[in-house]
Order: sequence, then structure tokens, then C-alpha cells
Amino acid sequence: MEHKLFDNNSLSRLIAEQITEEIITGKLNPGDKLVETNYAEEFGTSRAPIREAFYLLAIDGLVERIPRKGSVVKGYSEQDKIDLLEIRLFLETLALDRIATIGPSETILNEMVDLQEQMKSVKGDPMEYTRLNQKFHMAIIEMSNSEIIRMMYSRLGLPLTSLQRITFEGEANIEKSLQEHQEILACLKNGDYQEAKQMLIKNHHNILKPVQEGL
Amino acid sequence: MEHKLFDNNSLSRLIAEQITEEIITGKLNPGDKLVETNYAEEFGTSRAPIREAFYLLAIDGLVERIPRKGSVVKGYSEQDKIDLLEIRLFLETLALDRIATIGPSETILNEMVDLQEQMKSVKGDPMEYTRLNQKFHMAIIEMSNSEIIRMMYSRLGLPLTSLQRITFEGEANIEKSLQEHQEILACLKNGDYQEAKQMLIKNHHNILKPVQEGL
DNA sequence: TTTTCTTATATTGTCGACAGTCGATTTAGT
DNA sequence: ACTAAATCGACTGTCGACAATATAAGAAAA
Repeated sequence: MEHKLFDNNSLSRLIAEQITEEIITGKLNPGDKLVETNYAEEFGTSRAPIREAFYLLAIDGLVERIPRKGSVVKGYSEQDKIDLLEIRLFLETLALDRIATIGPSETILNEMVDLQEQMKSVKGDPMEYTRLNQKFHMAIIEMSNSEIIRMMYSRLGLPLTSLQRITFEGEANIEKSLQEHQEILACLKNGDYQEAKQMLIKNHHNILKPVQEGL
Repeated sequence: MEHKLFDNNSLSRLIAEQITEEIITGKLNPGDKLVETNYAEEFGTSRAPIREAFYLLAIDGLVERIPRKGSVVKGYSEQDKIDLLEIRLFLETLALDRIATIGPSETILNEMVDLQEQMKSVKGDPMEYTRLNQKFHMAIIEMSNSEIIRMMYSRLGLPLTSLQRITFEGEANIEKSLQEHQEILACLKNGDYQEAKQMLIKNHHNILKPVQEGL
């Protein structure tokens, strides 16, 4: 039996999570090379789990694997980001449509209220705010109860997270974002899904603007 | 140096392609278990490349990897399929928007004319027709010149391909599909992108109908 | 000096072996 | 019989080593 090592999940997930963290926080930048041997040494494992971790990251669109050349942190052009945002907006509105038909989840609504509170309390910390913001949006997706929407969304969300972090560098933007989320939440509570959509679109434009002006 | 083995690409890609083929043609069905050892023996390799192939398939959404349990051919519920189709339709219309702004590609247009011809000539072969149909739609995506749209689309397209194959079992459906594609192509040639959108939506509904009626 | 060819080094790809885990089957206990 | 624990087999997870390939550095040719 030896050592229990890591609970349920495999080692590669942990590694993938840590690297994800490093990418989102900006410790790793687009174009940076990820070398298997380095990480193997860092984690004290063989290369196999690292390899798997890189694959997991590739699924999330955070890393690009180029055969026989290696893995690099994936970067996105401005047009790419616009496309990502546009698709994301669509997925969120689609999620709202679904929620409108199946009805909201009280449980998730409560979680969102919690998140909202937490977001208020970390106004000065863009990194943490970004993380919570991501969770908030994911909550909407979850509420749609659609496996497909969630799957697609998660493949967009992470690359956009690093983008969001930059948006939130300015505290004024956070203030605006907080306001919008409050309204979205209120709409969800009242069942005003069309109104919620409008808010999402507004939110979308606020993020889009700095991108169009060249990051 | 020994044997040159496989040109540029790695072994795992080939294996992934073959398994993709088996899934699309229906040789493998949703829920079927993919065992690394089996395929390793079949291809005369070790398990490592097989593992990688499974990851590639997971990226395309054809296979689900369950930690410590194995890989299975992914199945989609009816609601899943509706969601997939809806997102696919959006991506295609988004592609048309992009084409409308950047202008069409003559090269790809010619390819589509070729495809159109080929599709006519395989009316009796649903499998082949499905493959060409997939290529045709992918051509629209390619023309949008958006890496993101293509990436997202490829993650939807393959799961839907097996669905399409079933739609095309009836030759009447192929006839209808041919007609629609002809019109789409005509619209693209004339630059009637709004009209092309309408055609896509029509196409969408034709595929959606049998799904809603229970596959 | 610049270019091309050769050599060395870093890094990924593949392999075979073993350890750990999951399910099924068998065995033991009531 | 019925449930619970032990056993077995099949399979995935991880490892360390070697092979193949790309990148960098150095030598030779122009």
C-alpha cells in the first residue's frame, strides 16, 4: 500500500491545476515554453503525469501542443479574443434561455449571492476578483443544466480569464462590474431573463472595449 | 535511424484518426470501452501512443476519459444533441458574418463546388455523403478565417457527424440536403450572406426534426 | 563576414515493467 | 440463502531508460 499519495484524483490533475493557476495569474505568459523535464523535477515525478497534465491544459485551450516541438502557453490575438468573447456571450444567453424554460436553481442562486458578497470584499485584489467573477459566470452556466454548454464554456472561459484579470486592474472597472453583476442577480431572482440578457450584453461590451482598443 | 515509420506526424495522430473513423462509421458505439492494451496490440505499439490518441479523441469530444476507470466512446443525450446543433448553427452564422466583412475566398469556393459535385455522385452512400457534408460545412468555417471559430466548431462537428449519418440514411433527406447546399453555395457566390444564413437555419431545422422526434 | 555543413545538446516520442485501483468472483460468516 | 470480507484478474497510473528529432553551437567553406 505504501503511500496514499493523492486522494481520489490523479496526479496529473493537480499539476494541471497548478499550471492553470500560473497561467491565469500571469506567472506564465503566452509563448512561454513548458518543458516536461522541468516540471517533472519540480513535482518529483516522472514525465508521464506531466505529459498528461499538458494534455488536460490543451483541452482547456490554455496550452498548445506542437508535435515534436513541445508545449507552449497559448496566446490569443485580438481578433481571437473578440471571437472568444462573442461566443462566450452567446453561450451565456443560451444558458439563460435554458434557465427560462427549466426554471432557476435555488441552490445555485444562493451560491451566487455568496459569490456576490465575496466579490464586494475583494475589490482591491484584481486576481481574486477575477477568480470569483469567473465562478459567478460559471454559476449561470451550471444553472442551465446543460452538459454541452458547460463543456463549451469551460473551453472558452479559461483563456478569457487572463484577459479579464487585465480588465480588472482598474478599480473603476471592478466597481462597474460589481454593479452589473448585482443587476444580473436581481434579474435571475425575479425571473426577468430577457432583462438579464441585456445586462450580459452590456457586461460583454465593457470587456470588449479595451480589447478593441488594443488590450 | 532504423525505420522512418510515419512521415511528419506522430503515431498517435494516425491511431486517433482510425478510431475517429470507427466511431463515425458506427463500428464503435457510444458507451463502448476503449482499452489501451487492446489497441496497443492491434497497432503493434506500446500503450503510450494509444494513451495520447485517446487524449486527442477526448479533445474532439468523441471519447470520455474517466480517471482510473478508462476511456469510453462518448454518447450524447437528445438534449445534448439539440444543444450541439444550436451551438453549431450559431458558429456557422458567426462564420458567415466574418466572411461578409473580410470577403469570400475564391480558393475555398472552388473547393466547395468540387465537394458539391462529389456529393451529388454519392447520393446512395450515406457514409460517404456524411463525410463530404462535414467537409462542406467545415469549408464555410475555414472561409471565416477565424482560428477560434474553427477550434470550437471542430469540437462540435465530430460528435454531430455520427448523428448526421443517421439523418442521411433516407435518400430523400440527402436529396433535400443537396438542394440546400446548392442554394448556400449560390448565396456565397453572390455575396448574399443574409440569405445564406436563412438557408443554414433551414438546414438546421431539417436535422433538428428527427432528433426531437427521438433520434 | 556570411553562409553552409557538422556536431553537440536539449527535449520530445516510445518502450517495457511494475505498482495501484477497480470490478467481479469466490469464500466465509450469520 | 443473504450479506460481508477476501481473492483474483484486468486495466490504468507511474516510472526509468532509450530512440528519434529539433534546436543551438561550432567548424568549414565561400
